[in-house]
Amino acid sequence: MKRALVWIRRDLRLHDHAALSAATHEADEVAVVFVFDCVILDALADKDDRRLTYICRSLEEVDAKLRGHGSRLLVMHGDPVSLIPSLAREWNADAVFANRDYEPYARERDAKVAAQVELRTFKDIVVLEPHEVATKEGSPFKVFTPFHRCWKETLNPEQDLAEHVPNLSRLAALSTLKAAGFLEQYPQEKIGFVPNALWLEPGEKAARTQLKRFVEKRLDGYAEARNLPADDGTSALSVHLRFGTVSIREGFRLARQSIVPNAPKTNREAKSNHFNPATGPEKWMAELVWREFYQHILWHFPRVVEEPFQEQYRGLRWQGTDEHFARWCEGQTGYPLVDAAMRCLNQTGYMHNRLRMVVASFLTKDLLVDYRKGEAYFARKLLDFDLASNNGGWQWAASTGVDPQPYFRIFNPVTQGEKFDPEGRFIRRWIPELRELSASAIHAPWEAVEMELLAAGVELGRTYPRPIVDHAVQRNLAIELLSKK
DNA sequence: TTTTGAGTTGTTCGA
DNA sequence: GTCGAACAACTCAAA
Repeated sequence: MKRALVWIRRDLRLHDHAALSAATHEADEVAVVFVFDCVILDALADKDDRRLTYICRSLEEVDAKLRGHGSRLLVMHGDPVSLIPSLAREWNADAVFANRDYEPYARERDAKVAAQVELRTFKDIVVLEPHEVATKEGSPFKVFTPFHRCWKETLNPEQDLAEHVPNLSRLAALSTLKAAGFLEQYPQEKIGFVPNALWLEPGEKAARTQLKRFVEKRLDGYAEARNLPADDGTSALSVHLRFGTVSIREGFRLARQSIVPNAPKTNREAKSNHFNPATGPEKWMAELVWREFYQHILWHFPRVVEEPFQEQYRGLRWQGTDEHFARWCEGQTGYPLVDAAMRCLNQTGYMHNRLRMVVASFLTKDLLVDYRKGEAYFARKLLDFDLASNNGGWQWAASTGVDPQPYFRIFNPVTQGEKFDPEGRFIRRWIPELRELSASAIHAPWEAVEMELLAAGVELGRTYPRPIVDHAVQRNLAIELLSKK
C-alpha cells in the first residue's frame, strides 16, 4: 500500500495505537487527521466546554510529535462523513485507518464513510470486543459477574494486551500534506468555543505519567482508598481513557505486572505481613472490565441510550419536579454530601465515582426524577463523559439497567457521608458555609443542636438549606414506584 | 427443560 | 456501637 490516512477520534495519542501501528506497517506514507465534528460540537451547550480545551491541547502534543518526524497533524472542521472521503481522494490515500468506536452515532458515521472509501477499523479502545465475550449460548452477558469471569477466561494477554508500536518513519513528509488545514488554523474560537481551565494536564505524556505514578504509588491501596472522595485514591485516568491519551492495554499491562512481582522475596514478605498485594490491582482491573462491560452493552443494546434497559420500567412515570431537579443541579438539596459533590462537578467538570453513585441515587430514588435528566446533566458537565459508562452508571443507580435490584440500590446520603467522608473534609472543601461544623454534625446539620449551629454560623433555611425531602419517606416511595409491575 | 445459585459498590432493624 | 439477618422476588447463566 502506498498511502494511508489515519483518522484519530477518541484515541488522541501516538503510542500503542492499533490503527496507526497497522497503517505505518502496511503503507509507505501515512498521514494523521483529526476532524472537529460539527455534528458533535453543535450539540454542546456550553461555549466554554472544557472538553474542547482538553482535545485541542492533546492535539497540540500529537502535532508536535508528528513534527518531530517531519510530518504534521491534519485538522478539519465539519462533517467527517463528507470530509474524510474527500480528503482521502485528494491525498490519493488507498485506505483510511481508524480505531473502532462502539457508540450508535459513531457506528452510523463510520458506516457512511465506509460506503465511500476503504475504511479499515481496529480494536483499540477495549481489550475484548463485544463479539469476543459471550455466554455459552452465544448471547451477550447481562450480568457483570459472569461477564467478568468469561472476560478473564477469554483474555489472551500476549495477543490482546500486546503493544501496537507504530513505525513513525513512515509518516508523510510535510511537503505532501497540502490537502487540509493544520491545528493553528482552528483555534477554539473559530470552532465556536473559548478556552477554559483544566484541573489536569492533557495529552499522552501526562496521561502515561499519571498511569505510572498511580500503579507505583496507589494501586496496592486502591481497594480501600478509591472510595474516599477527600483523598486521591482513584486512578484519575477517566479523562485520559475517554479521549484515548492513554492505552487501555498499557493500563492492564502495568496492573498485571504489579500483581506478579519479579522478586519472590517481596512476595513472601508480603504474605507474612498478611498483606495481599493482589487486591488493589485486581480491583482496579475489575473497574476497567466494567468499562468494557458497558461498552458491550451499548453495542448490543443501543436502545439503552433512549430508554430503560428493563422493559418493565419503560413506561415508568417519574414524579420528581423541575424545582427539585434544579436544586440537585445547583447543590442546594440540604444533604451536604450530595451538595458538595454537585458543586464540585459544576466547578471542575469532575466527580469522584463514589459520589456519582450517591448523587444518582439521590436524584432518582430521593427526588424521583427521571434518570435521563441526571444522565444528560452529567453528559454536559463531565470532562470524562463517556456515553457507555455514563448510561450504564445511571441505569444502574436508577435500577432500570442490567442487573436491577431496587431494594439494594438506594443510598442513604447521610450514612454514605459518615462512611466515606468520616471527617467531613470533602464536604468542607465544597460547602464553605458548613466549614465550622464538627464531623459529627456536618453530615446531617438539621439534627445538630442549636448551640453548635449557632457557633458554626449556620442558620438552616438561610445560610444553608434544610433538606428538601425526607430520605426515609422518599425511600419508601421509590421502592413502591419500582416494585409496581 | 428444569433446577440451582447468584446478583459491585446498601440499608434497616432488632438483638 | 456492633452484628447478622431481612429486605422481595426476578432474571440471568450454567449445570
